[in-house]
Amino acid sequence: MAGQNISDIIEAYLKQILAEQQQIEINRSDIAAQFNCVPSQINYVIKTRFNQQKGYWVESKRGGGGYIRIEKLHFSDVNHYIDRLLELISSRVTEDELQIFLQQLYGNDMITKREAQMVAVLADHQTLNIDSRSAEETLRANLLIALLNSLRYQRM
Amino acid sequence: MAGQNISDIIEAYLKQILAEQQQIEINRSDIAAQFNCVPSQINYVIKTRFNQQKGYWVESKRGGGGYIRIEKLHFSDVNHYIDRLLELISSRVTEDELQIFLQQLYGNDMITKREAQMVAVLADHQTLNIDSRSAEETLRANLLIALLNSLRYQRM
DNA sequence: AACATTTTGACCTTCGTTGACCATTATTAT
DNA sequence: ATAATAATGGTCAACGAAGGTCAAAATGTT
Repeated sequence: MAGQNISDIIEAYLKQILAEQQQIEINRSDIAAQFNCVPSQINYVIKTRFNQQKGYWVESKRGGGGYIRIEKLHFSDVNHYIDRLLELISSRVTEDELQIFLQQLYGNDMITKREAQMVAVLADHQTLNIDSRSAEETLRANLLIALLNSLRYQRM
Repeated sequence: MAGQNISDIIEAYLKQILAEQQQIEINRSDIAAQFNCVPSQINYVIKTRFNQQKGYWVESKRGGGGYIRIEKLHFSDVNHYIDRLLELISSRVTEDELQIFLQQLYGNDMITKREAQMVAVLADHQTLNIDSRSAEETLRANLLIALLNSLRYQRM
């Protein structure tokens, strides 16, 4: 967090507010003007410092009265567990394998039974409807990985 | 719900009334005057915020004593509601369209916010990771349809 | 020098606002 | 009755106001 370049300064500024506020709504051009940079720099800062992987959720709206809203997500305490599960996922996942993972997650209170059934339906053979078995299983793996990563963070 | 622009304010005003009344009949020019905007802006608000996809039914009459009536649809029968949503799904669904459906489902207590976010992640561009845009949107439509059908047998 | 990060700006997409013009219904005058 | 007129709401296209994208240029790091 070396406050040398503008991006770092803007990042620090936003994080300072988020330390107290937990959600912030900004006007892109205003911030850009305030820090004497072009508007698209704000997008750069958000993309590199406030992405989902870093624990932030960003929404925006264009047009008159537009805004960019940054929300701080809270790191869930089950990340080690998620990491371990991710290591177990191969590049292809069958329906049976998915079932086992989902039961695992449900058994450990990481998802509800309803959520487990929901994902099972979304990722089943009929729903995906892909001719190539290999492609289907690869996609199912993607879905499972996405699910696990989404569980890393939770809104408060 | 950032109440910056007039459209948002008018939307909030109408929804506040609809929260208690379930049906509201307005005079276009009166509302326009009340919020200091041109009459056609009311049409814009209705078209973008009170359309059928968002669960509203709108009727109007021109001429002397004309009106615009906005009715909030309530769904006593879940299956009927799901059928109606299914009819609105085209064979291809974009991320934005999915977002609208999920908000709709969440707004009507059909799914939790967490489930909505979960599905959004599972069905996003990056997760599906399909080269053909058309195939991606078709698959997203399948996922949405599967979700809706799964809700038939799963109540919160 | 080679590579990575940051900064800029041209161009794009989406959303909101406005006003001119159109369509329908009710009321009034003939 | 019929025709004119007033009173509504509807449509649409243009414009302005945001934010988004992307690649080139500049700067920093190793």
